[in-house]
Amino acid sequence: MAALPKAFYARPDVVAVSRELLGKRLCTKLNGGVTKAIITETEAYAGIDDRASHAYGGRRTARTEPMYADGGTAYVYLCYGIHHLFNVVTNVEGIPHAVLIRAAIPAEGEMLMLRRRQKKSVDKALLGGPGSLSKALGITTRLTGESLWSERIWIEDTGIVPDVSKIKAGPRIGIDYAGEDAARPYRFILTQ
DNA sequence: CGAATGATATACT
DNA sequence: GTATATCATTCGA
Repeated sequence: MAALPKAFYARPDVVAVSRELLGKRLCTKLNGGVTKAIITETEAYAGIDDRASHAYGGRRTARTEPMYADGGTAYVYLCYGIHHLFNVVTNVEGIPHAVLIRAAIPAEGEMLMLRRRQKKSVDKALLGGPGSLSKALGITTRLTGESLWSERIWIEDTGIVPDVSKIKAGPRIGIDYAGEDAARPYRFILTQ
């Protein structure tokens, strides 16, 4: 495998990292099975300046602790009591920047994904949202704080650089409580 | 469109 | 230590 180097995540521009994660391959190896998926949608969370971030204003709690870690750490958070949301921590230690992975398309281990989601056929809904994506890949909060070159979870470089014209930017979703910051164009979508 | 669902944060005793 | 409000969503009417 060709896992992305730490230098990819450690850069200061979380928005650039988010954009460049599009087209990369998110891989997990859990319960003996390997699943891989091409990332198609991401959102940036710019730490203390961003009301939508859990770390807004420098808040630091047991839950958000992994966000303050070095770039290349996984931050998994349980939302609405049901959904596990997977984020990639960027920047250097002490700066709580992260990228939420919102959607992907299956690349390997489709059968395992279908079993985890209790579905029969591969369709858009299989990896169509942050909660669904995590469930299909078997990601849970126990992976929070794990580094992205571990045995259990990593992101590979596919060698493919998506055409810039296929990348769309837009406002983030589901964070209306964030006021003005909700409108920031921090969401990136890879169109097909 | 609206309910489900539980860990977490925050404000209390 | 205990209580209550809140939430980076999904699924089924």
